[in-house]
Amino acid sequence: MRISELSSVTGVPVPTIKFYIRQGLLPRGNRTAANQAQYDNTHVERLRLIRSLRDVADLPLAVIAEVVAALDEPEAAAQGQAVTAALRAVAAPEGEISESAERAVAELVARRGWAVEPDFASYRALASALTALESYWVRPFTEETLDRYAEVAERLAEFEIPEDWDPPAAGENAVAYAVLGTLLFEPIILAMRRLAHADRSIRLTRRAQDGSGS
Amino acid sequence: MRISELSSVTGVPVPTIKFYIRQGLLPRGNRTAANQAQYDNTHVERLRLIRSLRDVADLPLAVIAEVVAALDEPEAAAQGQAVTAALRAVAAPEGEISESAERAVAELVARRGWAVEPDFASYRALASALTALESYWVRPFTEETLDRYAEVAERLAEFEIPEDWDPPAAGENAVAYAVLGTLLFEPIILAMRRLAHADRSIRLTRRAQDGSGS
DNA sequence: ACAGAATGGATAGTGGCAGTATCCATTATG
DNA sequence: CATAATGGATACTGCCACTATCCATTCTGT
Repeated sequence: MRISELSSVTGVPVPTIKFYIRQGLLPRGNRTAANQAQYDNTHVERLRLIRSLRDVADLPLAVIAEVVAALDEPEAAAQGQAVTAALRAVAAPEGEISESAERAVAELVARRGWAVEPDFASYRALASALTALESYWVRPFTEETLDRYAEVAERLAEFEIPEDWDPPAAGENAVAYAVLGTLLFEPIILAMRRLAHADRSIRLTRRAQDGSGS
Repeated sequence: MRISELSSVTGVPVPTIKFYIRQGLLPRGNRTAANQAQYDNTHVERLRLIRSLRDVADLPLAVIAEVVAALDEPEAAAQGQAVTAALRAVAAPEGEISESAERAVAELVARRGWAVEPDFASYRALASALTALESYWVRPFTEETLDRYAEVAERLAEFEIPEDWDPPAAGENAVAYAVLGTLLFEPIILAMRRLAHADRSIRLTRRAQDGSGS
């Protein structure tokens, strides 16, 4: 397949495909002549991956570049770790971490018995999210609050990663799916939470009005 | 207080404060002379709100402008609706909505008995998140899957909006808190989910290795 | 009283990001 | 064999969120 077909199949404009190649997001086609190159299904899939990370997960191209670089690691060992590597790139620290947030996360992880190391990216992501919250949210959040969120997170993990889940050691597709599964469902979770918030506040408001109103 | 004090109190540079005023994010100070104006606590709080929406919720300034415009609505009735208005501005539709996603959301809302209208912003946000997922996630998601997410969302709403919650009709602060409460905790939920994912995949991988390995 | 800094306000410039546009020397195609 | 498409490189664009500069006041310290 040549570039125009790759473009029409994926819906990505030709100049953008060229741009992605320049940026190292997409491997070059297989050169057959000075101005001819063959693209195949791996290019189609890679392009879809790039677009979904960009459109749904809203990742900057630089981060997507790191993610696909992790997928391209040829080491078999690295393959097993590619999900982690990819998500490490996604969950950038992106800010300071306060003493108290650090401690809160450490204690939480200990309480829940989570098998994650403090140098894990999401670990620090959580700490920095808590740090940000501290400076903007005056009301303090307690251990109990954190535990409730943790319970919810555990429940999500429970049904999102089934019991018979296969560790993705089987190449790019499996890893890409694992990464996408984590990222693509985020907007859904957030949207549902907002809906549930809306429902509950409408419900409670009505009740308050029924109780006090005419 | 003058602009330099406002700046040092909030940590926002003076030129940026001026810029926010120009953009209509922050009201002008109270002019006392050709080149003197008084700023007060409302400016400090507004500035903090702007920064937290920008830093934590990652909203573009244009959307923040809509949010604070909703907060500034003087109508008493509008005040009660300001949370909704603010969140409407946040949850932009931002893309197509497929037939099937539309239907899935409608059915979900009906099943759960959620008191939200189809023209509610988060309603459409969910539909468009599902639409995006459809084009990137090959495996189909079932009603059952959606229900599980919905249960989690309900659980979140349950403890995030307490039983004795007061509908925020009491001015900017209450409304701002409601909006922030929805937005500021999102990174925490996502980070925890990633941690829980990591824990579970580590756990399941270990078990698989123990079962099959040496 | 007065020099130097700070202020409110306006206009212009910057840097990063994610593409688009143009150009060129080939190569493919009707 | 004329026209279109291709791979590749370089240059340009548009948007966003600031920064920088400028100017005519006004404040502040001595």
